[in-house]
Amino acid sequence: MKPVTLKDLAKQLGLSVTTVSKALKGYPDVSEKTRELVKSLADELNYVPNSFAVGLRKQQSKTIGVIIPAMVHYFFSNILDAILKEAENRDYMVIIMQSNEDYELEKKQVDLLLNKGVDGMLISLSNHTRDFKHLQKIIDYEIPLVLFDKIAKLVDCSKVIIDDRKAAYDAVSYLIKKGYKRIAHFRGDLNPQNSIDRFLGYKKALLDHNIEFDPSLVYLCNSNSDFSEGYSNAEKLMQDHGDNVDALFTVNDLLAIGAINYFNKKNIKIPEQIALIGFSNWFMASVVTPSLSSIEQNAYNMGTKAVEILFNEIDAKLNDTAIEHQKITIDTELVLRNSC
Amino acid sequence: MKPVTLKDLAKQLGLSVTTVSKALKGYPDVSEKTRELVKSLADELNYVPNSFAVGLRKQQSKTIGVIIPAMVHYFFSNILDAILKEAENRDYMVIIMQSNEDYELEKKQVDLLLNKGVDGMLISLSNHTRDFKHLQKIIDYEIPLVLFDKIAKLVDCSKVIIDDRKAAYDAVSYLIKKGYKRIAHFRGDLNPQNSIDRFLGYKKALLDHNIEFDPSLVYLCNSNSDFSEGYSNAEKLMQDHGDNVDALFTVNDLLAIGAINYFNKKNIKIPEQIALIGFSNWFMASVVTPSLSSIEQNAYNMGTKAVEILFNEIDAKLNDTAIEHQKITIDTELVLRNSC
DNA sequence: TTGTACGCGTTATCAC
DNA sequence: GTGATAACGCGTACAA
Repeated sequence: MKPVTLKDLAKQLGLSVTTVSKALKGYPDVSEKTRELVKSLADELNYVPNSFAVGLRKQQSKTIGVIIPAMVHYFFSNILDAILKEAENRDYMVIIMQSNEDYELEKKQVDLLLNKGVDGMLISLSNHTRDFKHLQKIIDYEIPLVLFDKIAKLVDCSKVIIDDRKAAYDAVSYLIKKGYKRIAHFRGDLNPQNSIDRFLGYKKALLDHNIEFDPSLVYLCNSNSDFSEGYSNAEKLMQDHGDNVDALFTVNDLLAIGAINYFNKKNIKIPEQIALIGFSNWFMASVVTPSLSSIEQNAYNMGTKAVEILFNEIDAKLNDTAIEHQKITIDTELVLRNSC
Repeated sequence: MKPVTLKDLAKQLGLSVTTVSKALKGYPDVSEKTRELVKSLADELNYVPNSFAVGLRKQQSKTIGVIIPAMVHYFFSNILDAILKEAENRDYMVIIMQSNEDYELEKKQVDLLLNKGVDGMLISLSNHTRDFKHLQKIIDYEIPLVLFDKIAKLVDCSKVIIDDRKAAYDAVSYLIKKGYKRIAHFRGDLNPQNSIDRFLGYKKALLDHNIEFDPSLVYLCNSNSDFSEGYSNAEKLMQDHGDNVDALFTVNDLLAIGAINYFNKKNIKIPEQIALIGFSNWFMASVVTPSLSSIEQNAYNMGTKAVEILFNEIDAKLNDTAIEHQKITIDTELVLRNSC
């Protein structure tokens, strides 16, 4: 079965393609009667405009592209959820690609999306992206672009982020105020700005409260399996510092949960012997025992905001109106549970 | 900046559009020299064929559509992961939509994808889908379709599923062999086939092992927050049966984890006083305390298989070769941990 | 009020 | 070996 075209309708009604087209679009210069006739037949035959033809003609696709580092990830799937829902509301379709933290792949995907004629792009950069020519290309083609979470400061486009440094600062300050003094940190990979900022927030909180920063309390975590790295680093932490550590702030929840598992196994009491705060507030944090305090990143809000800005820029481009790029910071909050 | 077209290249080289097109496609009937010339300029100017035009011409989009009930879901995000990776390998793009368990939305999304000219579709039906005209429409349009996980038996297309009944049967049989006799079940919504089959597997395992089926041990769970429903039903279960229940099989992991939280709180020992087995083997199951035994659904395999079949059917259609629809059952396995 | 003609960018066919 | 022409389906300026 082939889709019905304007030509089919025209032939059946003994009209020209033009008239049929105009009738369907509600142009004023076509008689009431003809319009009704055309519309009812189109309805009956289930006519829908061919999107290739429309795209070719109008140079727009009613489609946006999204690139994220990984799909199986509570944070990103929540962001996608928001993006899909908002796009749905606007009758837009969404092409999703995962870069897999691979810069070359990310670059290729940008080209594919560009070529596909998407009306806009939402990108969260891979941890290994250090060159931004591919993003510049998007901008050169005048395709609206919004970066979120993992952004590039130097690229001239709208951005939606959280204040990682402040969030970490708040978490660690909270621990300090509760009386903890020897606070360890499981930090993330050295490259991405997020983990740098969270580390800096940790450090600054210590200094601001007159607690000496002890580098030996900081453990670098850059494997791909956070959970087991959390577990093993907790073990190391105990070997290295034993009783001389009373709290732990981790760059993400999985590391904390790995650590919790180790502490539970060794009967190290949480939070009496060691308190924990994670980062991201994955659903999991609320169901482990003891439940894990963490920083809520409001992924859904971030997704909503990012796609909202994108659509604004797409609309602006259609109307040929100028628009300022925005840089939005989504609020985070420290969610307290039983681990501290 | 506008994308470079064949016409641009032709003009710059003083050739016809036709020749340029042929040169780029490596047709034999164009001189070596011309070919090189064209290719190098195309390279230099970053020419890429306009996908609308190609789509219009060839009636194919190098794009597939996927509809799932929900994005924020360990099972589905793993399936998507597999689909995206396989599509990537084949240079296909993926449009993802979530039906949100809403039949009307699902129907609309099918139309959108059809209209978009996707080359194939992968769909996991919403729990409320009972009418399959929208799927028939896909088939009438001769667009390859593969249903996965939540399928419709009567629709004539390829399908990829697990054997829910057998998986549940195995889990409950295992409990019985370990000596448990009073086994409760938190069952899922009444409509979707999956939860029906899991319930039937549970029931059959009991009967086959000469254990009387006690309906009062079955609790219906159909709210949207499995975790808290697991918690509250565990409470009810204890009130109703107290010591006269020794195991619990749940239709999904979150219900079990909710129950675990209740049992932990009340100091009810797992598995001494009550053993548990969940379903789906979400990552979470491995990190809760005690860790939860569960049934691994091999979502990634399911996604890979589904997309593989889809591409086979797409290829077959392109080559105009006939193809048999397949019905594949993905193996499940009982993953044992500390909860039983 | 209706229809003709052209162009969007590509590709297949056929003529030179 | 090269190029003119038509066609994919739609939308619009213009003519009738």
